[in-house]
Amino acid sequence: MSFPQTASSSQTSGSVTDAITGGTLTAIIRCLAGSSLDLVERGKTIFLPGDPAERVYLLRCGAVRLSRVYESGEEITVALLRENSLFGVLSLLTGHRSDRFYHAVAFTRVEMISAPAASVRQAIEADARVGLMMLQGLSCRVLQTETMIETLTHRDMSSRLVSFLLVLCRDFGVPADQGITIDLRLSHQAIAEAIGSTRVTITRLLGDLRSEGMLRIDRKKITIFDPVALSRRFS
Amino acid sequence: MSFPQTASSSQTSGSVTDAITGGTLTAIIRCLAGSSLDLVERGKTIFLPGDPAERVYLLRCGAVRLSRVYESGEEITVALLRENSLFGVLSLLTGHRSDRFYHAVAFTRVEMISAPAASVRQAIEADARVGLMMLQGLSCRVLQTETMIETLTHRDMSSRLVSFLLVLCRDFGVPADQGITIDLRLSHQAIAEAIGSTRVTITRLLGDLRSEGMLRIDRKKITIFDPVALSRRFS
DNA sequence: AACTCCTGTCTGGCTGGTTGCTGATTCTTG
DNA sequence: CAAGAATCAGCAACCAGCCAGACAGGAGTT
Repeated sequence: MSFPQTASSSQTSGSVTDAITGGTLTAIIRCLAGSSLDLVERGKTIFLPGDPAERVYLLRCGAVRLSRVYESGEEITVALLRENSLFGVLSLLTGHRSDRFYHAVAFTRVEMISAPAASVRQAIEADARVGLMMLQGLSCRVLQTETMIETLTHRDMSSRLVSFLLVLCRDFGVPADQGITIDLRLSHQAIAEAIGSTRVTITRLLGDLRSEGMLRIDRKKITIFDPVALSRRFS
Repeated sequence: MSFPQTASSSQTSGSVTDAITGGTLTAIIRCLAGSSLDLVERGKTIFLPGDPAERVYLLRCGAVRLSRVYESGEEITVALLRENSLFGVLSLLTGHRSDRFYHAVAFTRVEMISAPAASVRQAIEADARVGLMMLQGLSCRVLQTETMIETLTHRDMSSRLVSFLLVLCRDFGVPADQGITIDLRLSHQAIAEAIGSTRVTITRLLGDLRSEGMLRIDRKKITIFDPVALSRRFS
């Protein structure tokens, strides 16, 4: 099975880089003109589609959901960002004014720092190591996003859900008494919006996984008993 | 319909940045120690999963397919890179040796330049503007990848295919006598591998679109008559 | 205690995956 | 350049998986 490799390799590279860049970048960004440290409550909006894109964010604590809302009322999740993720980098794109086109919402209680794109650009020009660190941060984002694409190209929903759960384990997993707990309060609806399915289907599939003894759900937090065993459940 | 906005906004930001960074970056990377200009024939492998990740690539001409191969023999496409895309950036991740886990294949005849990650890192430290440009290049990658995630979360295959065709128009479209031609020779199988479907289904759906007069296919090149009209075909 | 949001379950209906086969196109190689 | 090989496109029949819609009971909130 090839998935575990992905999961573990991304995990190590991710955490190594996180450890190095996360802390240092925080310190650097905090010193920039116009920077701020923000606390956002679960469910509150960070930016809306159409807002001018002028700040760059670094997520310090918690999770942020980037989503896209359609007129139909449907909403899909484009990314679930974990700690040490850079976002809002669109604003770094050269010169011309641009607008956000995603909806960014605090998925948990969030602690983040932000600074105007112009300050960040100056900081990079002043000290190249800043650029290097941001480059590494962004590389992680690319990897993370591409893993999600892998997840979404699985044809049957069962594989897709399993793959997604493993991604969540990688990004939000904390060791539990037995297995790994995904440290997010996930509704079935939220999962459905992330993997392009429906609430009902997720309910059924999670039910199946539970009765197979693969996981436990306690107050919206999912615990995977054995990620490796779960990864074998690919069809 | 909201897709056209995405397409157009990404398109403008993409092309503006491409124009600025593409040319300059080429010149810079060409000067680095150990850099090279490579021509790769259609279908040839650029790197394999498991290869050591030590070079960074900038695609100058053509298209590169990043994919993942499973034991089952199944292969899925993670990204179709267009001109001016940076790839192989994984190798920039700090210090520790890492291996590729994607398969990179020239999807068309490809012209690209590459340089050792170490040289690139030095170049960034020497001149911060290099870092800034790469950052912008990578931001585009993130946007591009996230658009693909949007595509993949459409539930019905018809919308998914249409959305994918519009992405291809954005990235590989060239004006034609009537409409826009996607400048890639795409087999139905290749499309299926990119959007998580099957060859048979793609054949059927493309047939439908053709008989609706939305597109024309001539020797594996697809011409979309009216992208805006096509985008209205979302369910 | 009233309310909202979430989970669980059912039925019917249809989309899209699967398999198998045929003819067309494109590529390779003598 | 032509013959053979390989890949590709199109079609049909079958059936499973998933969506839609609806409703009832539970958990968490104020």
